[in-house]
Amino acid sequence: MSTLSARSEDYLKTIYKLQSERKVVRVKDLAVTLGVRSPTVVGVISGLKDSGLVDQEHYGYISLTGAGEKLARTLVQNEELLKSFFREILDLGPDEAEANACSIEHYITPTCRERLVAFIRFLEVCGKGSPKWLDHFRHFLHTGEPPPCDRCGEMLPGEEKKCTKE
Amino acid sequence: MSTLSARSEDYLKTIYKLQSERKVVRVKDLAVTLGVRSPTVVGVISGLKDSGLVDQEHYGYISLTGAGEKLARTLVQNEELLKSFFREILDLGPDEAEANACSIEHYITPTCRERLVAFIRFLEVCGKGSPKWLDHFRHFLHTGEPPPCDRCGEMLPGEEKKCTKE
DNA sequence: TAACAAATATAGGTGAGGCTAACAATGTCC
DNA sequence: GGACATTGTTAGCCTCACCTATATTTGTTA
Repeated sequence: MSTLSARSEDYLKTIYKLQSERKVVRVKDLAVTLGVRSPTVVGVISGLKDSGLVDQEHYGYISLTGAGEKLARTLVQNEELLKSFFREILDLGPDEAEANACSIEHYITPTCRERLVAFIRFLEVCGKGSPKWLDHFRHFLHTGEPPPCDRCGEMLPGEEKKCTKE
Repeated sequence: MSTLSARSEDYLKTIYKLQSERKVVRVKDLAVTLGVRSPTVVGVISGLKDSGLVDQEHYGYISLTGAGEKLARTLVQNEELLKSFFREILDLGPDEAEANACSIEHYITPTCRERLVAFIRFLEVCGKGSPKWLDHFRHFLHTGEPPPCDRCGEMLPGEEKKCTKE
């Protein structure tokens, strides 16, 4: 399986997403979603058909093959993980988180992705809510004020209660 | 100034970096560094000359114009900031950190970059060394063990001393 | 069912960024 | 200073992902 271009992966992911919304996927849907013209979609889809990732009859609907769906699922999962990072840690809005996730997904190394995923997992194992340090980061992000505690184990006045945990 | 392609930005950054190593920059240097053939470099450089970002005499050395250097400096600074994030927070090796920084630099939104920068700054204002939570993350990253404290304010046995700070 | 609207496909073009092969300029060394 | 290696340029070709204009097919509806 020759390696797919970033753009082809975008097409694949979009088909997957539209399909999982129980919608039938047409050329026009992809064109609208991806912001391109129909002939562009036809061209890219033609390549994906040749790669055995997409099925489409002449003038018919577009669907993923087994292989296509498997690959698309992986891609969408990766994108979701990145999106979580951008939303939950960097506090970006949903749309911006998605946009960033979608575009950088193609360019980061596997290790880098693993690390970002680990970061999100770390958040989860830190407890149900967000850990204190993340609250402090958010506060710093939006106000510019430094976090209430200075160095490990050193509390600022009146922070004994708040600063007991990472 | 029409917006530069990601690839052109790579060329610009590479010229800047080679130039700041006090090296004279030749077509061949760029070709080797960027992993392409000379005619490709000539083609891209030709575009950068048209944009007024690069100077080069026929069969001569390549250098940045004032505008080119200004732009390149910004690009390299952004890349450095991202690299810091990948190295210091995600604990990637220098080369992988650089590779990721270099490629995603073109694709993240300005806000996203600001947030990543803020994250690094947050680390700095947290104190001279790395904050406890980052140590905990690294430990989690490399061992899979959850952090020693569970929820804000709740210590695990024997963790009263270690877990007093984020 | 014929006509028309909407969707898809084809033909052909563009620009970016690659390539090879061939040619031109430069530099080095005897 | 001539020969040869190195480097830069040109010419010409490729692929990808876009475009417009036009043709074809399908769906709807009078």
